[in-house]
Amino acid sequence: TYAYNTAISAFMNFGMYDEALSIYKQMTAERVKSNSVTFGTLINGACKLRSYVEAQHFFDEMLEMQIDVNVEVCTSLIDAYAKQGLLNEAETMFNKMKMLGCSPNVVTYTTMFHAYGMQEMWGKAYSLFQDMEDCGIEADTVAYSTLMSVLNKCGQSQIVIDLARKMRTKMVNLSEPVFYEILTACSKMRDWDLADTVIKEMESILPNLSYGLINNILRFVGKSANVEAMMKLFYKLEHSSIEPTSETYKILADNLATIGKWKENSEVFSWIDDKKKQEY
RNA sequence: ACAAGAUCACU
Repeated sequence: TYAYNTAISAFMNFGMYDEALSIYKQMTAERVKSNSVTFGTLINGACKLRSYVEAQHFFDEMLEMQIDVNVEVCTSLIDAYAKQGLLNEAETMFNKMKMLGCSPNVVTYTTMFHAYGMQEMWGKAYSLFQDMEDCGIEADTVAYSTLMSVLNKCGQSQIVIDLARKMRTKMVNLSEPVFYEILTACSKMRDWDLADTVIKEMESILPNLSYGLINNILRFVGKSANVEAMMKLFYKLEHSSIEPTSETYKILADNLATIGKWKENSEVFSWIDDKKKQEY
């Protein structure tokens, strides 16, 4: 069994689904017992390759053979349903998993928030979040960022700000995506004072920031007539070890131009020139 | 021996 599982997993890691499947067929032909690791590998692999029908098929087979299912497999399947837009199936799975002897954990709940978000159902997501807390499951930073992203998307930025306060009292780490969502909320609520405070707080994770997200933050902080906050943030970034991209400079220059700060604008262009010279 | 979730970028 170990040997077969290893082989199946190796093929799955290379995205070679057909080969993995034929190993599995050989396994059953030779009457080697498959276990939950075998099916876990097959189902997770199929989900990653977006072969959702196959994943479902393995799951049914797993139930028929009365092999124990685990939380990871259930969560994987819920995510697979959600990504196909099959919210009802996802909900059914979520309810059914308790009957199968595994209870949803924080990852499962997060997957459900995301599922509701895809259908713009922020109310469902938010009330599920409250259910989760009632069950004594603590939200982590991914759970918060997921829920916040749903709420921002549905125009509920005030709740995002409330959640941010809650994260602080519960001492949950504020990760980069969480900062992004909080700042998005500030910008939608036009709460520049709060945005300023949040940007100061971001200093603690500054060395770990990626410019993909930073560029977006600079873009909307600057766009909302808060160019000063944008520049302040940029200066702080300069002192950290991360390299701005050319997109970063473009955003700065554009935002400065919109409010007529031509002097600063041309300064940004001179930075770009300096940078080019350094490269030679 | 296998494992599940968010934001951004790339495609």
